[in-house]
Amino acid sequence: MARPLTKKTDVIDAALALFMRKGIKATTTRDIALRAGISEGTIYRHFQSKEDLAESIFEENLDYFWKYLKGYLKNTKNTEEMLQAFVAGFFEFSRREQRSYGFIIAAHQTELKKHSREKMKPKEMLTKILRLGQKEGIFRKMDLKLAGAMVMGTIMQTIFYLKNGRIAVNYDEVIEEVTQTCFRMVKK
Amino acid sequence: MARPLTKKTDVIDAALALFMRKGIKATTTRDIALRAGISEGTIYRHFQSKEDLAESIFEENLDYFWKYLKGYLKNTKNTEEMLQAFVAGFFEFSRREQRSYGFIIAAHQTELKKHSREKMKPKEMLTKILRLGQKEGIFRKMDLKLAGAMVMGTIMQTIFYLKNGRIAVNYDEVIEEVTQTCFRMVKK
DNA sequence: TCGATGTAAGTAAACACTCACTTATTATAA
DNA sequence: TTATAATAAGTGAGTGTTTACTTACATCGA
Repeated sequence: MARPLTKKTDVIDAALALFMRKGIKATTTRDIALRAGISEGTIYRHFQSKEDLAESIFEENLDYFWKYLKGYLKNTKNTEEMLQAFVAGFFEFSRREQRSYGFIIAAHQTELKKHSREKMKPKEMLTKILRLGQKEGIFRKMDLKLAGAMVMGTIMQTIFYLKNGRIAVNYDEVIEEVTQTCFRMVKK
Repeated sequence: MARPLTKKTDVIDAALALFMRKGIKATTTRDIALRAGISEGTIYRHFQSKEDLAESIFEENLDYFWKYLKGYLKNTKNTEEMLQAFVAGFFEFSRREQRSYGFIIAAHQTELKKHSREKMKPKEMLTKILRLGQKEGIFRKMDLKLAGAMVMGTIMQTIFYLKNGRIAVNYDEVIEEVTQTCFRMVKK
């Protein structure tokens, strides 16, 4: 082998920060190079194109998010604990990994549609929890995709407002309130 | 005076369709001119810049949406009817005016942040409904912004899934189910 | 020394926007 | 009823700049 990769992580870090703030299309390779303190050419040593870089970062972060959520659900013993952990995990990740979360959401909703659609594993995880609750008879019967959409929307929009709209409530209280509300939505 | 404006609406129509599909940044003036069947110069007869065009279209459509929602709430007689009409109005507008709705949401969330933040009147309308319900004692006490965020998320995410994820339920049933779920979220 | 990492100075294409000009419409005055 | 003048609408071939990406070469570590 030869020289180790020292600048690759710099590229990724700079790109992630810029992609989240300005979006992929509005971020230029020059921006990335400037912020990372490297030359534009270095980007192309490690990635085939700007699009490739964006996709790579997206998958890496989605994977990280996915593992984070799985960790939260590891020690749950029943359906209620699972839903509770799902909500808490979502909120905690969005708070601890702001850039990662922000990029995943923005890229998913707008810029990387084709590649992100089928890969949103957290969505499937929620569906499984809801299906389980319905089988056990603690959640009311309703279309699983519809229920999932509503619960997901409740969580994500609250996080969006927390960041932008300044909800004047303690953070932990918000998680508690959202969790309770999600139960109200799906319980019998 | 002189020649009447015949191409201005063509510009707006083409731009709206493209902005919604590809985003403002990714839509070029050449794209717009081609789709509208006019020359690029014509765009600048009516708008100072591409950004100006986007903002103009955004405000026009947000205004349209706002009037549409107000119309839905006109004949409501109590808080429950108001919330019901709010949900129904949101869904109906998103179905009937797909391009308009799609552009408003996309631009609001990503590309026209500064200008759209304080102008989201529908959000304020929902807050008023929730506040009224709390005063009357039919909705439980909770932070209004938080409650608004959750209800809004439920509605918007469902519409998003309806368009992209194919929820296998009848459209009217979805509205009914979402309305009922929103009540569950905020009722005592 | 060999192959991978990094760089600076490119390049062609795409970009938003301009400008000198033509065309269509109408108000007005002969 | 015309002819004319005034003017906004529309055009398309530019403009300079920015863009993603390339390439020739230097450097470093195994």
